[in-house]
Amino acid sequence: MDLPAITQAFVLHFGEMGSRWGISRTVGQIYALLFLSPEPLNADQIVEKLSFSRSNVSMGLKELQAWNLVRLRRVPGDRRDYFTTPDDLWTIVRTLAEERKKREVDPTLSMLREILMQSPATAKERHAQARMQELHDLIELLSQWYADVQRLDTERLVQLLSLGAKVQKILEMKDRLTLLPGRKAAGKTEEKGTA
Amino acid sequence: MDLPAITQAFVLHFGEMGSRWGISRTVGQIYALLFLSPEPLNADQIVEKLSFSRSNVSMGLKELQAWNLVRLRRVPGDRRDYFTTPDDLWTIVRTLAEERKKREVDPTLSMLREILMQSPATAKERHAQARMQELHDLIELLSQWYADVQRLDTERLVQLLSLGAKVQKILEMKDRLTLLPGRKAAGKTEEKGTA
DNA sequence: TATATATTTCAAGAATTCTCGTAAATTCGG
DNA sequence: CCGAATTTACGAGAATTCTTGAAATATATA
Repeated sequence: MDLPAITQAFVLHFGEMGSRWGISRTVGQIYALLFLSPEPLNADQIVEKLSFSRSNVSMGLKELQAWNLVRLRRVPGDRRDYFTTPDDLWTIVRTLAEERKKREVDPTLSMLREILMQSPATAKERHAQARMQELHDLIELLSQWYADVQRLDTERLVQLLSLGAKVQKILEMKDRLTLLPGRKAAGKTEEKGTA
Repeated sequence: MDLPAITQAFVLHFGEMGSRWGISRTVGQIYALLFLSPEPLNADQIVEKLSFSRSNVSMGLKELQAWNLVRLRRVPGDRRDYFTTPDDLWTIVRTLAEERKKREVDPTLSMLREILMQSPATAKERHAQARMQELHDLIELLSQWYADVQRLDTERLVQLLSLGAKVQKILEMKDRLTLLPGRKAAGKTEEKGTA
């Protein structure tokens, strides 16, 4: 591997973190390299820079495509595939969130729905079932919130994130406003969600 | 394994999902079992219900403790350790978020800080460095938001989540309010530091 | 302190995942 | 269609992670 110092440090780190992120070292390093590269890279360039086998790189790129984390680019007059990551980091964050949700929570939500649907509800299973219902409702609340946020355009999203807990203040302000007599908006926020 | 039908389905699912969640099958199943159990269980009870080796269960419980996902309970007159998960699911969610952040993003944030600190900034490395700066800033924004939210009490948190994208409407309302002349409430929420 | 009980450590065998090299398949320009 | 360039599939060996049984350690109680 022959890379500029800071690039190399970054690439190696992504390789090491790979296992914690559910990807292999190869995939982690390939992604890091593409993320930093100013221009798209083809498989052979990646092989040369990272010293992985050609087939390993091929597999890695395939996995990154399955994650929607890289974009395929064709260069006119060149038959090779070139790969990049999106320039906009928010696109990356959204993709990452989407894919992780798909892999890590959706299957569990389905499982819970299925079990709760059948719901035999033996005396013995009463408690387990109630617990699953709670979990189901919580995941659904989070999923719904996630879907809403995913729909926001980036500008609003950043605005929201920057506010952080100060949103609380605004909610209080809103509560106060809705309590004012003569305001028709009143009462809307009172229904507590499941918890 | 001799468990009620729906309990078994749940436990097996958690075992399977384990690999996607970064834990082993054993750990996943132990957690699922504890989550559903109405009362605390000791290691031997877990061994009996899941048919894992005693030492495997011991390791699994140790890992769950490292994740802060289980609580140790001592029963008077009994020398064995009993384990439970918190009754309140929000506690679980908060712990999960905290631990995953600690393992999956904090190391990367540190790495980025360190690299950007030294900042050699060769012409060659200019682009890579800029990219890392972008990533660093984004992670920091998300972390700050996360810290703020983590600090909210559960009631407010649920309120916020339930609102979902409707927060956007409130932000717009706030924008309009702050633009009104002669309102002193206008700038008030801006100066409030992190709660 | 002795003893019985409970937990943890550790090395080894299983199982899974990773990585490579080769071979097969695909694609695209002629 | 042909042939060169490129990508993908596949089997084997390497590396990592999981799981176990046995031995070692710790702990409460008499």
